[in-house]
Amino acid sequence: MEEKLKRVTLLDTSNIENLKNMLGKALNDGRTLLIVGACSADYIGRARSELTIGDRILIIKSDRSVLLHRPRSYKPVNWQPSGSIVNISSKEGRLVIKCIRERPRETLIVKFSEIYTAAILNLEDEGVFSLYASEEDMRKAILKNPDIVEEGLKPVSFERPVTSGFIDIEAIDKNGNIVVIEIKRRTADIDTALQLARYVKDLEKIKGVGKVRGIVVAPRATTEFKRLARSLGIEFKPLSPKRCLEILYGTEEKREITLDEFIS
Amino acid sequence: MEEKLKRVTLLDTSNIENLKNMLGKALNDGRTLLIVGACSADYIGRARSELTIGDRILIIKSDRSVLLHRPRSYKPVNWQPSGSIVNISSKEGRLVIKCIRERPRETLIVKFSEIYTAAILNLEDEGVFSLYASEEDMRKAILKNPDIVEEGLKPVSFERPVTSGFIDIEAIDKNGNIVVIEIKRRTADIDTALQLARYVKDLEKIKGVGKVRGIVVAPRATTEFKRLARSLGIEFKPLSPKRCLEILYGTEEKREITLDEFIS
DNA sequence: CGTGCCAGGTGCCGT
DNA sequence: ACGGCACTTGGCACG
Repeated sequence: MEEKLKRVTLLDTSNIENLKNMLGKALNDGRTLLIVGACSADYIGRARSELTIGDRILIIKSDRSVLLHRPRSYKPVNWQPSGSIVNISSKEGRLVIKCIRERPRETLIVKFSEIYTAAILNLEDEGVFSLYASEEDMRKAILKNPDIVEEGLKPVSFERPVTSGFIDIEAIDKNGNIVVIEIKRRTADIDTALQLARYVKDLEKIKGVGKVRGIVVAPRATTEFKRLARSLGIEFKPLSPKRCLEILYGTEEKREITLDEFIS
Repeated sequence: MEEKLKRVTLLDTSNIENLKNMLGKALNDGRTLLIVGACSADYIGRARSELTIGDRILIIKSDRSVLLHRPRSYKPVNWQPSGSIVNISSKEGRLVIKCIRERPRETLIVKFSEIYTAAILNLEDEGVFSLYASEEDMRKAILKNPDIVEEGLKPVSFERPVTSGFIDIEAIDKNGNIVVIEIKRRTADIDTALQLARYVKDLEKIKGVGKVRGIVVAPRATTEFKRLARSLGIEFKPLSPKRCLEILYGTEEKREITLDEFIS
């Protein structure tokens, strides 16, 4: 009973054979493994990489995703996504961890020459993660209040599939023109203009209409976008994700308590 | 002296005030911090996120990058890149870690309600990381042996800047035509064709030549790419990153020992 | 499955 | 700082 409540079990790192067995068993039991030590790593798959010896943190999660972290930088130096086959063995007194991904076929081998700490973690995480102000939120905000794009705009459909992709929002303006809206939560660039131009062309073909309006909605646009947009006859409407949040969830007033926590 | 050699220092988690001080000092000394415990997290910046309570692993690296990992999935649920301002405090007996990024302004707050393990890591990692079979390797291989793209091809320049971006390789074919090569290490798609079409157009304008050839070099291409490429007059040459490695570093024979390790 | 497209993308490099 | 682009990009959604 006491054992069941134990979240962290530190392992004896002096006996590699025993360590190997403990780690393997824990992994089978759905635990997360944490190893800190000196290791080298080799990866072969879509690309190939070599990492010479140094101190790192290896995390093998309960879903068998694998992360090898150096003491610097936000990204892992080597990794394997969830669902990998993880094999823990020992060779010449060294702990060897082999992680294989099936499709695409990729192999990561981490060899520890020294282990400073090894731990079995029994983590329970049923927490809910919510992310706001995505491009989807911007779309919802525009559908809820189309006037933020243009006065008198009436949405007709969203995520409409056409030949070359999906139209974010299709609408009719106050003069009865068909409008294609392309939403970007970041700076609109050349590709944005080209993408929208394709959708406009697709829709003109489908509708058999001479002129379909194309509007890019984004917080900002590059100068290259503006130049290209002009020559393609595409319009631009600035709109920030933050503004969209306000439309979806009310004004900032509602969130003052939360904001205070960040300011304090 | 003994202290200096210690790679991992486990901390007493019963006294939050003391823990806070130890962690803060260690961070100032360039150590990496590792905290396992139950926490909630809030992020506000380019977007906004909330994470309710659950067991997680928090890593604060020596370069002040911050990673909050759930027991599942390859990616951190919340993070902050290197160079963030990290503030460790206590509030109502709970450890609170505030991580601020200046540009763009983003804040991450992690609040621990319970701490299972806290450790200070003194990691030394001077290891060398080498990545092979990147797009750059493909470019090098083509420059070393242009015949793999087309017999008689003579490279003229690489990474040449034009109006709409950078040309991977500019070359002259055996008939004296100007050729623009666009390299992709993954499947060539519509955007690849459009990108190359822009470069071809740019170069035709610069050179004042009627026809510049455009060739996409990639391991594969989508059917949509092939259709668009045909209508744009763009050519496609299949070439795998692996083949490029062989050209750069010799045949597989040389690497047999390394390969054996992966097979075994 | 491939194909397309978003991501708090990140990281590198250039003007 | 903005701009263009690669990345073992990862992730999802849809045909």
